[in-house]
Amino acid sequence: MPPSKQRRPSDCDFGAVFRARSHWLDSSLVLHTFVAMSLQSELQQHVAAALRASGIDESLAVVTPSTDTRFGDFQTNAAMVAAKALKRNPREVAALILEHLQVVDLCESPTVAGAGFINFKVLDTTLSDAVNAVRNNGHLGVESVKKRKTIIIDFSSPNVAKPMHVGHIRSTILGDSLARIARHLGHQVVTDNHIGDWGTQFGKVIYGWKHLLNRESLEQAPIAELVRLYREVNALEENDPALKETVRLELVKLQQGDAENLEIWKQAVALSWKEFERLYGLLDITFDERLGESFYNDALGPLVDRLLAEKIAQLSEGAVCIFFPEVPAMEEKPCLIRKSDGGFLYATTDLATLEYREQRWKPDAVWYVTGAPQQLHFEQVFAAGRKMGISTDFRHIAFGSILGEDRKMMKTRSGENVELGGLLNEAIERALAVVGEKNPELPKAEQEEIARLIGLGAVKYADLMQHRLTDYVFSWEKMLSFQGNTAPYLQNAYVRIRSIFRKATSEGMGEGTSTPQAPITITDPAERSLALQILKFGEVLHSVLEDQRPNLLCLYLYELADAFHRFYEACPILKSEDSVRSSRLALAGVTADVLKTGLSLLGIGVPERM
RNA sequence: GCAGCCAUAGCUCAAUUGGAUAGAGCAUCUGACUACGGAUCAGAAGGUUUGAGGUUCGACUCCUCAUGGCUGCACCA
Repeated sequence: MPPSKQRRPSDCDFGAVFRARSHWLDSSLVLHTFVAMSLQSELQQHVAAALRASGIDESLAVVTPSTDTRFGDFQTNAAMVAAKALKRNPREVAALILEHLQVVDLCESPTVAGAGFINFKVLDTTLSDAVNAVRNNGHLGVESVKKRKTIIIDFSSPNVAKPMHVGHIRSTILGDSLARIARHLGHQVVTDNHIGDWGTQFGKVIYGWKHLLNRESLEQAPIAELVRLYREVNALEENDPALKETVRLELVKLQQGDAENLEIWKQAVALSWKEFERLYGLLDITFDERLGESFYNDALGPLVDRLLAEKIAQLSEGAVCIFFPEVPAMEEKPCLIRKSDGGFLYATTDLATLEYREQRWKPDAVWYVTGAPQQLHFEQVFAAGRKMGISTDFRHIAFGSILGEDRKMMKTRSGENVELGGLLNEAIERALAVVGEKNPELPKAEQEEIARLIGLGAVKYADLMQHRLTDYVFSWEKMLSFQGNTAPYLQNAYVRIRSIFRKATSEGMGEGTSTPQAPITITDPAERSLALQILKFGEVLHSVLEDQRPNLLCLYLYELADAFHRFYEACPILKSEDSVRSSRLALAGVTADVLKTGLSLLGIGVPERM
């Protein structure tokens, strides 16, 4: 089996990455000062005013949650940053800022600590107001971006006539989550599944189809049969140069538009799509576009000719290349766009795709969610794009590999790629076993639905919760555990809150099942920390998008569930007096809403019971 | 050879413009408890952040060098 032909990207062009980064940081700054609803932003505005009054650059006004509860709720390090630029004593600068800082209506008197940290402890009333506002404003404190961008996200991209396997998981799950989050924040998102439907594998598939096809197998398990054909022809070719040539000619005929071969190709693509769609349906993932490589076939020749004519590309050793003498790291790494035999390459299609997208959507950004090994390829494509006069913010959203328990690339015992379908089924089966054991009295159908949510959620979450660039070790035991930072733990936190509401309803406390609208009053320390965590939701999604890192959202949700459980232990809800009970129920209700919304942005659903 | 990514507790991973005593989970050990779902919570223990320099009031974070692992590098995708 050849290595995965999955699509690719990279961060190796420092120039591009740096520009891209500043681009996004700029927009997030705009955003932070724009969001009036957030308590953190409100503090930030006051700090900005104080900096202005102190004659300090107000762009330094950054307020963050405190690193430790001992230091209060929020902090700004602006004094230390400013002191550095001004070559002054940080604590003196902090004192100067404090003289101009007007926050009495929000917090206790800010204090200067350590090297020049300014700490804020928010008043209980302020906190109560802020949480009530988040609960009431309909979007849980998440403000849309001020500057809406059109973002194309290219992800998943399996290869036709091959099964989707573990190598496709990360791209698929990561891309889908980023798309959901970007949309949630108000961006215009186009998801495009750039499938590999025109590879050289078709020479073998077509030859096999003509000579070795088993119709029955094809109907029962299309992709498996296609793979069998591919492998069998591959094996036959090994010691048979004549056959190898015959197979190559089948490919050439296809490329030249031979009717019979084209028909076989079409059927193979359609059969593959059917199976892909089944998996995407299971995963609850959809695409706006499914423009595979074949879609660009007709554009390749003219594109290469034009690039030659424009002197962007040149002939070299019989091939057409784009050189990058101006980029030292790529001086000797040309991008090939036409082989000496006239054939086109991976990069050719990518450039055609890039151009098509520019014309059709005029995107502000294009994100390629593909593995880290494809760095150089994308660096070349992006650089070529710039030579073509395209200034769009291209990003390679790279990620690491999935490793088996042996810390090597995850494979089956026989050394093959682990198929995605089987893996997802196993996740669901394993979850079903747990649900059946924990809650045997639930109806079978409900158990199965719950198992689906838990099993798929576990697989997705295990992938998303880690920094995307690090390789991660696949472990059923860990991802399906109900303890620790896992999807089941978060789903359980949600379920537990729903359980409280069911009980409240059944005991005539009349709170119903939707988020209660009673006023929330924060007094207890456990309520405080839960409330503060809820308020961070508005910030965290923007952070995720700045660096395309859903693991920050995972971390946030885990800490939210953790804060809820501590609140749950420390603060009786249903046993409390009326006003306290209604306040706590409402606080639990907002927590559930944030958990559900946050998980949905990771592509993970929540059951009502589990 | 050239280039990129990575290196943090026994294990799997975090660490918000460079910030305060580097945090979690698992595993280990102690506790709470006939419970609003214990599918929980509280606590203990566990670190020279691979190594050596440098910049800084301050470095896991930035720079240089070294070591180790992974990956890529002209006609595959």
